[in-house]
Amino acid sequence: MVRVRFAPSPTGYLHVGGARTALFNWLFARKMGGKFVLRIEDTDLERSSQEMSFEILQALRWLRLEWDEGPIYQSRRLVIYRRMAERLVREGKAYYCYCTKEEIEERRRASGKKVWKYDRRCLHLSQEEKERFEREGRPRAVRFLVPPGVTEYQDLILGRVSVKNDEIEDFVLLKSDGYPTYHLSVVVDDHLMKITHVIRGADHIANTPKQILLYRAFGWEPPLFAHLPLILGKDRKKLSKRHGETSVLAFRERGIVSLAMVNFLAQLSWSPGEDKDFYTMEELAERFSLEKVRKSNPIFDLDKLAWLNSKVISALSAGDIWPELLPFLEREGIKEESEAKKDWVFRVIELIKERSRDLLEMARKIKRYIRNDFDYSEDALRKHWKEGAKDGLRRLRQVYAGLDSLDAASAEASLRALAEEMGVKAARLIHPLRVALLGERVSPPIFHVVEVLGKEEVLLRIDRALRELPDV
RNA sequence: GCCCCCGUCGUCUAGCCAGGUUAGGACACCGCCCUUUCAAGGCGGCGGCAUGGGUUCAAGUCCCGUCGGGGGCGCCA
Repeated sequence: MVRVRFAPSPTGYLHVGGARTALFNWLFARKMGGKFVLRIEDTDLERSSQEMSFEILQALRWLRLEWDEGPIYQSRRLVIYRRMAERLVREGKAYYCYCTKEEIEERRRASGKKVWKYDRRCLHLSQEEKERFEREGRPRAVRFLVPPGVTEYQDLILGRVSVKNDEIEDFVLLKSDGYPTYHLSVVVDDHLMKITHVIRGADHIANTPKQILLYRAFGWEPPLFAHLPLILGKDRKKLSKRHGETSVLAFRERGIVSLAMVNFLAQLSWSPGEDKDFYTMEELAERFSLEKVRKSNPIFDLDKLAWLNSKVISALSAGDIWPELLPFLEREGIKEESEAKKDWVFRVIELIKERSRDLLEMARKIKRYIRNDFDYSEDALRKHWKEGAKDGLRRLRQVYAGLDSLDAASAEASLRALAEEMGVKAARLIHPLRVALLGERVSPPIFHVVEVLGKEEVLLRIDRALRELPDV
């Protein structure tokens, strides 16, 4: 049984890199019929916060990456890590280190080297020295005794990775305050939670040999490892705050739909190798495989995300869009009205979705359909409110008022007939009508707009334009 | 500095593992078509195997060097 996990540390919001890691784990679990475990690595009490844990869960829910087990908080498992560290000390695979940060810094400086490995001073302490330190009540950390040799593993994405053990220093397992370091807690938990595949960012490559050594020291079988290429910013540096918004929830705020975000993330470093723009979550899971993950670092490109978003919005039904749209309707102050005439708003959504890049824009457009007190855009007036506009609109109003029913077909036929009668091109009537109905330079095909607004509302809006817009 | 990883259009990528294609698609950009506007759609254009060597009848694909990029080197995770 495949078991994978996503193990964020709640020291910040969920950024796009973390979200992609979570997504790939989720996809792999779904593909393999396995389990996806969520574990919160909050052992750094200084930097972790409850709010951030909550934020991360929110983000995962938005992306629909539901977890099968958890969230498991490491901060509640401290006794386990301590016991495990003690076990290694007892077995001579780890040792107490009484060096203070200052002493280490001092020796590092004295060595004159930029990089300095721990010198194992405390490994060679005499019995008397140890006893003295203990009597003095000096705080002690537990360091792992790195054995000689070479550590190799077969990365599911990168292939064989090999590191000489003498490149690795005796890293700390248990800090002197009794909290575990990442290496200890991650290995203990992954083993206890029976994780079979560790899928994480490439920034962990160098940690892997250390952790494998730990598995061996405990006598445990290590899981398989897969390291995902790091997502880079436009400057080709690891994506961070300096590249603008990288929090996934910030994209939700900007009107990106969840499915677009997922598809965008999924297709960074991975490709199903088909000519298809986007997939449902299920389709992604079906097609996913670690072998198809590329090794090189992709660059985060907002253009592609924006395009994908408009594609997804166009493809989704009004009903699918609705739940994600609600917060934006609320922002525009039209949530209640929209809910009251939901079916009608659905018709509007179907009309405008193909031209909406994001939900922000969509909500703004919907407002013009719901409310007829909009401002006429300067742009629209300049472009379409020209000579004869008012006169044409006046005559069009008469025609429309005389019609029994005003649907797209009759609206178009009667407008074209009127244009012919007046000896002008239909566009001379169409554009002023567009300005009158929505106050914007561009819109969906105007006769569809007429139909969805309905006769009464159309006449109302024409009257308003005749009343308020300047004579030309 | 040391260690590890990577290198196909500006960007995301297919092709590489099992050498033989005019190196394919998508985004962006630029034209044209369609058209009541804007999108969408259709057609076309621009643009790439980092580089040097080797193996081979044949190299984007295999090997080595160089260059370039990234990551790591914490009592952070």
